[in-house]
Amino acid sequence: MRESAAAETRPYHHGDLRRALVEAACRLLETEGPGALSLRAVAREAGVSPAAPYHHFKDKSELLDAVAHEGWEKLDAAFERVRGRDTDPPHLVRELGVAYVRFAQAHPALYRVMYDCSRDKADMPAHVHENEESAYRRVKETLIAAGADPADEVGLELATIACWCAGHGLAEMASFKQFEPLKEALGGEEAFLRGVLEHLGVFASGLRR
Amino acid sequence: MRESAAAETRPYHHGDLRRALVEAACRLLETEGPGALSLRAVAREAGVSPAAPYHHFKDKSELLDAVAHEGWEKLDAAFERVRGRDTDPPHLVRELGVAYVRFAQAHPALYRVMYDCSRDKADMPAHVHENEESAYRRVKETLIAAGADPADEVGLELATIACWCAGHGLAEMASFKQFEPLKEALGGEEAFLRGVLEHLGVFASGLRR
DNA sequence: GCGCGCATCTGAACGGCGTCAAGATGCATC
DNA sequence: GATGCATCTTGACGCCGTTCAGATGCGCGC
Repeated sequence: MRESAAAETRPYHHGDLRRALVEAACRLLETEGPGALSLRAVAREAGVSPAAPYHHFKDKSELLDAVAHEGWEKLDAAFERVRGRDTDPPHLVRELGVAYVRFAQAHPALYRVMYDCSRDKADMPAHVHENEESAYRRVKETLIAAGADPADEVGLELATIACWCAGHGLAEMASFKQFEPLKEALGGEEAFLRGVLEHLGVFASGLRR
Repeated sequence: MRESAAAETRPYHHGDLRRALVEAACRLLETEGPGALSLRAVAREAGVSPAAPYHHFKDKSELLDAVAHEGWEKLDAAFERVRGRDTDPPHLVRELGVAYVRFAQAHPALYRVMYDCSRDKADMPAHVHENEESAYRRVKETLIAAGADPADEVGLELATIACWCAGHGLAEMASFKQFEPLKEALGGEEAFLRGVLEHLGVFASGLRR
C-alpha cells in the first residue's frame, strides 16, 4: 500500500512504524496500565511481529525512552500554557506545582514511565532529556519572575530543585487513597493540593531570602 | 537436620523458610539491584525450588510486601534514632528529612520496592502499612514538638504530608547524577541536601502559621 | 509406638516475556 | 530489469510467574 509519507527519509516499508509503535505504547499505557506494557503487546497493538520493533529501537528500554520523551513534551506544553496565563508571578509558581500534579494524575502510567526512565538514565547523554530540561528551565524562569535573584545561581538552582522535589513528591502522594478523607474534609482535592503546597516555602511565597 | 527453631509454630519442614526468603530477597536487592529480583532467583538464593515460595506467599507481590515491610521497619528505626538526639525540635524536623534521604540513598533498591508496594497497595487493609504509619506519626510528633498546634488537626496533617512529599521528592532527586556539579560547588552532598530543604518551608522553620 | 493427616517441598509443565539469527519482502537506485 | 538494502517475519532460546500432581517428613490421636 502506498502512503503520502509526510516524513522524508523515515518510512520505507510499512509507513512510519517507529511513530506507530510509540503511539501504540501510549495507547496501551492509558488503557491497560504500566503492567501491560510489554514489547510484544506493543508490537501486537501496532499489528507487527514481536521482532519488528528491534529495527527501530535497540531495546525495550529505548522504546520506553521514546514514550517518556513524548510525556515530557506534554508536560512542557502544560507548563507553557500555565505561564501564558496572566497570574502574578508568585502565584504562578504555585500554579506550576498544581499543573505538575494534575499532569501526573491525568496520565499516571505515562508519568511513571517518564520518571523511571529519568532515574535509570541519569548518566546518559544529556540530549535525551531535552524536554525535561525545558520544563525545568520554565520553573526556574518563573522563580526569577517571582523575584528570585538571577545572579545567585546556586540559590536559584536549589530553589528550582526544591520546587521540583515538592511537586514530584506531592504528585506521587496525591494518588494515595489514604488521603481521601482529608481531601473531603477540605472540600475537594484542589484545596488539598494548595494546602500542602502552602507548607512548602518555595510555593507559598516564591523565593525566601 | 534438626534446628532449635526459635519461632514456635512456623517451621515445619525446613526451618523458617518464610524468613529465609525475605532475607534472600533483601540480599539480592542489595547486591544485584531491583532488576534481578525474580521469584525464581530468590528461591535459588534460598536453596529451594521455584515453587516453594508459594506455600508462604500468595504471590510475588506478597513477597515484595514482606520485603517492603522490612524496609519500613528500618526507616522507622532510623527516625527513632534521630528523635533520640537532643537537637532542638525545629532542627529535628530537618534532621528527619536528612535521615530520610540518607536512608533512600543507603538502600536504593529497597527504597524503590517499599515505595512501589505503597503505591500499588494504597487501598489495601491499613495494617499492612503499620511501620510506614509509625514513621509518619513520628514526623507528625516532631512537628508538634517544633511548635505546630496539635489542635489544628487538618493543618498538622497537611504539614506532615508536606514534609513527606518534600522528603520523598528530594530522596529520588538526590540520586540524579546531573546534580553532581552543583553538589561539588556547594562543597558536598550534605550542604546540597540542607540547601534544598532550606527552601521548603516545613523544614526551614517548623510550621508556618 | 504407630499410622494418619497435613503442612511443606519438588518436578514438570504452561504461556508469556525479551531478544536474536536467518530468511522473506519490496522499495529505490542504477 | 537486476542489485542492494532497509524492513518485516518466522522460529528459536532462556528466563519469568504460576500451577498442579506427587513425594517427604513432622505432630498428633489412637
